[in-house]
Amino acid sequence: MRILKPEVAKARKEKILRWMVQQYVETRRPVGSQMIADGVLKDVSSATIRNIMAELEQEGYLYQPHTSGGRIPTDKAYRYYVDYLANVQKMAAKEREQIEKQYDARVNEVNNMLVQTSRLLAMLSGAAGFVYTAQVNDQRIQRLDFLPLAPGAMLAVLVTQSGTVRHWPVHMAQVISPAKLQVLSRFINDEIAGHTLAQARQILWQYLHSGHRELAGVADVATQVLKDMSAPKTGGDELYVEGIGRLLENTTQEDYEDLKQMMRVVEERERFSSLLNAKLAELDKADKRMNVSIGSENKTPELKNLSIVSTTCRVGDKTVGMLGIIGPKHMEYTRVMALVNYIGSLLEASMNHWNALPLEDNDL
Amino acid sequence: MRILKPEVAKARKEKILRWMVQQYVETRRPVGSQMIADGVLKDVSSATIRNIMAELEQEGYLYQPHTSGGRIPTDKAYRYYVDYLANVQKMAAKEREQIEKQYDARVNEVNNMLVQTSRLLAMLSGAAGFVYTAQVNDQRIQRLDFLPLAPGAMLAVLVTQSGTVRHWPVHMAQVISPAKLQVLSRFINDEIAGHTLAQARQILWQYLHSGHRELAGVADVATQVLKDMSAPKTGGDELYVEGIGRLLENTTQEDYEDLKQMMRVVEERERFSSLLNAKLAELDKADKRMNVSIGSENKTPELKNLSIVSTTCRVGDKTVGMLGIIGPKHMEYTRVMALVNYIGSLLEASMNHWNALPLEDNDL
DNA sequence: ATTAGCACTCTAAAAAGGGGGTTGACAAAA
DNA sequence: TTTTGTCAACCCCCTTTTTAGAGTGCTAAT
Repeated sequence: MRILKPEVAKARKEKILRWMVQQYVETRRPVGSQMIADGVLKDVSSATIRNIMAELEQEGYLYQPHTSGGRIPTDKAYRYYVDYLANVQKMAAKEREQIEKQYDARVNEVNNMLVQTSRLLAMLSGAAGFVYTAQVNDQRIQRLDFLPLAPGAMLAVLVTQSGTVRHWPVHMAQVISPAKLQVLSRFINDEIAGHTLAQARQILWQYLHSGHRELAGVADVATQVLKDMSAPKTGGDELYVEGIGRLLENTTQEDYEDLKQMMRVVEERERFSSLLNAKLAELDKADKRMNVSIGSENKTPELKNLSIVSTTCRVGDKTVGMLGIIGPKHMEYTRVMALVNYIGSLLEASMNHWNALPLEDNDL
Repeated sequence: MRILKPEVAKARKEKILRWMVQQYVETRRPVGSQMIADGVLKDVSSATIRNIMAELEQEGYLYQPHTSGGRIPTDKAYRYYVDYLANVQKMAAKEREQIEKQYDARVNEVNNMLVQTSRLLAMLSGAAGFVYTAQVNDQRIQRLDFLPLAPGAMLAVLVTQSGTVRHWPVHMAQVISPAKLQVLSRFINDEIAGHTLAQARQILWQYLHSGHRELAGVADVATQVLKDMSAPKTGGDELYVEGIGRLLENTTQEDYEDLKQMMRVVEERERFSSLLNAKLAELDKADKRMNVSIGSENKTPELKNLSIVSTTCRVGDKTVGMLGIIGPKHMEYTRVMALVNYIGSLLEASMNHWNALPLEDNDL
């Protein structure tokens, strides 16, 4: 009678679990003991493996959809896989280079970096890619300018230090002279650059109420601007989701219902936004960057068959957004995690690049 | 033997065709003679109807997927239905009001009118909604301004007369002083407002080469701007598609393949863009507004099971864009056409509103 | 021109039949 | 104590068969 060392037994168990996850992700069919015996544990019989599988089932890592017909990894198994079994895949230098090239091309070629990043994520992962920018309220302002459009209308253009550009029309009852606009613009950019939008509102408000000399002539306009700045549309978050179609490509009809569910969640922007926002806050608090939410780990029940792989994005000391992919629970986690991580670092670098060349006083 | 007047015979034929289209759209099942006899032509026997159906099939309006099992309208039938049989549905005042309210709310609440319009289209039609803006090159400019960002970088902001806002970063080797920027900005807005981007390029170029006095100090910056203005990213078209998920809601698994195909087309933005652009040019040339492309009428073979209902959008005398929905061939054309038409008019009004308050010289 | 009737066709859904792979159990072997 | 061989039982999935139903074309009668 052999006595098996506990470590050896555990290692074998993990080997089986790892292989089952990978196998299931690949084939999308329940995995049976025979298959394991043939595939990865050739020195052990299927009966032994059955015993181990029974244990794993007991512990909640596997379940059988039907009485006889192989077993399927549970969410707990995926979690264990992601946490302990998936050796972090480093991207091949060649692959990195390719991505980098494509990233540069996309971001330079077209104006909206964030949309392009989501598309790239989608393309390379085969799932849907998203980029979420947090409340602009909390981001540092780089500039806020006003362009005259019509006697009673102007266009406010806000640039944050992460390079995000927002613009919104401002309508006023009376005529605004461009001269006034310039005074206001200069004042604002002198006083509030580097502060967050929320802070800027306060500063502006204080100056207004203390009857600041420079602001005297433009008090009416400033008031209106202040009002518009408080509106949710101005300071709100933004969400880009691209490549939902890709999901259809890589799924069979079995996933039809899951997909429907996902679409429902994703297309209800507010819902998905607030979900991401919560996740963002959570990660930020724990000072973590990457996150994988597997199936039922998502609070939203509609996502119980989907997983989200995401990473945060920081500019300076602020977490300004989040990006990642959302796809079927049975995805190639190792590959996708490496991908999200890498593209995240590229985006972050891009955003920080804006920041790297701060305006000097004497430039103004 | 009764002799049937030809008009009566034709009317009956049309009645059958109309009913078949409606019935098929509703049930998605082949329509049989019995069904018609029971449903809409109670005073005639099924045999008679069979004869008429045979004729319609001969003429290419119907076809049988299998030898026995009812008939299905062909694209030709849909076309005939849309052109002659679908009495243009007027939207109920109540419905109009509701849409208008929602439209106002959406457009005011958030910054991007075009995205919101696509979403509204998608929501109300149950299919995917799109808004396409033609080449900005061909649109009249309202303003072009430059905001200083960093010593060697600025943000160009372009506003067209339809209210479209484009912005792109301009990088330069040397430092740009805000003073220079202002000179350039003033010059540009004095000289090129009201012209198209293409014209503006020419004007600026001419001034540059004739050594215009005012431009002397900013020639370097102007050259760079000119270069950037020619880049495709600046003058290109733009496409928003929203609500692809809605399509899944309203389709069964039978349409799975069609949907996949559609997604492929729509997600290849360039492809769909050029398709819409061609359609736009065609409509503009024929001085038409609305268009319905049914199934195989689309040049793209992947769209053979889909229809596009679209309408153009004009600002002043220029056709600046297009909006509509794309969905399964078997859609409620009457309802959708009315919808697209109405939302189109709202969007057009919104865009023209920008235009309605032109800048007076003395305002500047 | 229209209709009733009939034979025929074809599909979609239900029923029936294997085959293959899996499981649990147990006893024997290591 | 752990592993293994073996076997009956299970259940899914695939294929085939059957059945019911609906629709058609044709023809003769009206």
